[in-house]
Amino acid sequence: MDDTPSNGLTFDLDRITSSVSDHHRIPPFMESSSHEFCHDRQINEVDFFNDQKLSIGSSSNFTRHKQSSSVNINTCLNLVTGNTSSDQSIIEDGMSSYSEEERTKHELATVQAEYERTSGENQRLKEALNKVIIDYKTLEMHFATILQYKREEKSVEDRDGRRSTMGPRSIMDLALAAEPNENSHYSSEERSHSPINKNNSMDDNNRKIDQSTEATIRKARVSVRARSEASVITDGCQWRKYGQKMAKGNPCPRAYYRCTMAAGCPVRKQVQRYAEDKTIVITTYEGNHNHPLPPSAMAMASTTSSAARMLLSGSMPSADGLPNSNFLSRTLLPCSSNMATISASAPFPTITLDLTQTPNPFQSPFNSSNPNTMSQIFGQSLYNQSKFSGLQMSQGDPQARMADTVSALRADPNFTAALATAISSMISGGTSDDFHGSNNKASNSNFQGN
DNA sequence: CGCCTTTGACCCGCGC
DNA sequence: GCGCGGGTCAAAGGCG
Repeated sequence: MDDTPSNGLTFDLDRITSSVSDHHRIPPFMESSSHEFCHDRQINEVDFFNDQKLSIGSSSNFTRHKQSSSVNINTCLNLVTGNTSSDQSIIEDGMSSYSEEERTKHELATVQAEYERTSGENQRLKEALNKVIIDYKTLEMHFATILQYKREEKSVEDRDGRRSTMGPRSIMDLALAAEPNENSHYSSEERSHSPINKNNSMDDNNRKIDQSTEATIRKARVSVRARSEASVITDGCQWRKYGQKMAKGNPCPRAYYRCTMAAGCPVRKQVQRYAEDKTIVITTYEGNHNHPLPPSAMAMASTTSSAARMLLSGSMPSADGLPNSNFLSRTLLPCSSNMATISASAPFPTITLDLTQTPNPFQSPFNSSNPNTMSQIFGQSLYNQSKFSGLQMSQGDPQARMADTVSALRADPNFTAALATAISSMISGGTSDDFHGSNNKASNSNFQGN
């Protein structure tokens, strides 16, 4: 934060003082630096009235004394004021010049006081505005979370009522359906014609709206692009590879992973190298974890979860049923829209976080060495994000900063949403080497929200 | 032995 | 209806 007010209420001291000097012909030593003059004004006044008390023993005092003296004895200032001839009653002698200068000083003091008062008020208004913005975004996040919880509860109730008639695959489908962006095996049309939905056909308009929107947002995905020499990005979760396919238009195969941290966890991810730059790994996450996550996985999980929630909540207000990318850009990606993209096109709404672009100009302590884990990377992201959002972080110890970032992640869902912004504002090549030395078999870890 | 990866087969949606 | 492509399954084999 600089001292210059920036929200409309600005005060150009240079212009003010130069204007004053133009009209009152302030001596050159006063014009040389208007700010210096303002800052030294009090001292000069004190020197002026305590002239006799000054000691000439020190050169600095002596210099000041000389300056004060020059102010005192300069009777040839020839000050030109706005006074007209009607003001000729004022005696045009040294005292008159002195009065004019004193008046100028007084005006400057008044202006300075006004400037300081306005700056303070401006600062208070900025703080109030920031608080309102933060509160607004927090409420936005809470609203999206509540909507998701309501859908989850509804899905769980449906599942509990029908489990006895389901085969294993159906159970998996329902587990996927526990999340609003899930259910990968049946199209919305099939679901609408299934016995389940026939038995539960609603005459409730809200329900219909909910179903129509669900159809478009069911498969929300979060895609992360990062540079890495390794085939996958470690994120703290355990994954099991269950398939691999050659994708069209890409010589590199696409690998399919399933979360194995808990039975029935619906989270899946796809890993594929970017065709045009094979140093870039594209990891796409789908679904939310239905089990506790280790701390090392929390950062990525919270991030992608928040991104997905924002993606889903961004879908809600859209009249055409498509995700409202403008809403998302405003809320989730306020300062890095060029690095995070949202695709509202079929088949699934996808938010892409690009970690491969220009390194962040901010150099936090985390940058002193290459981050080796996703937690570090995201801790760095959070640290950088905190600079954007003005959040308070611990100073000094990087470990303390990391603790702060983790605490913030856990405590504030809005903060995790904002993390998506930070992700895209930093990291270049930071994800490589993440797996070197780690379990080369089952530790393919990425992140996903729960 | 348990868990993993590999890989061909299969299912499904979509476009023509 | 057919072919294509994406996604998943499951048997086979490897590894600790």
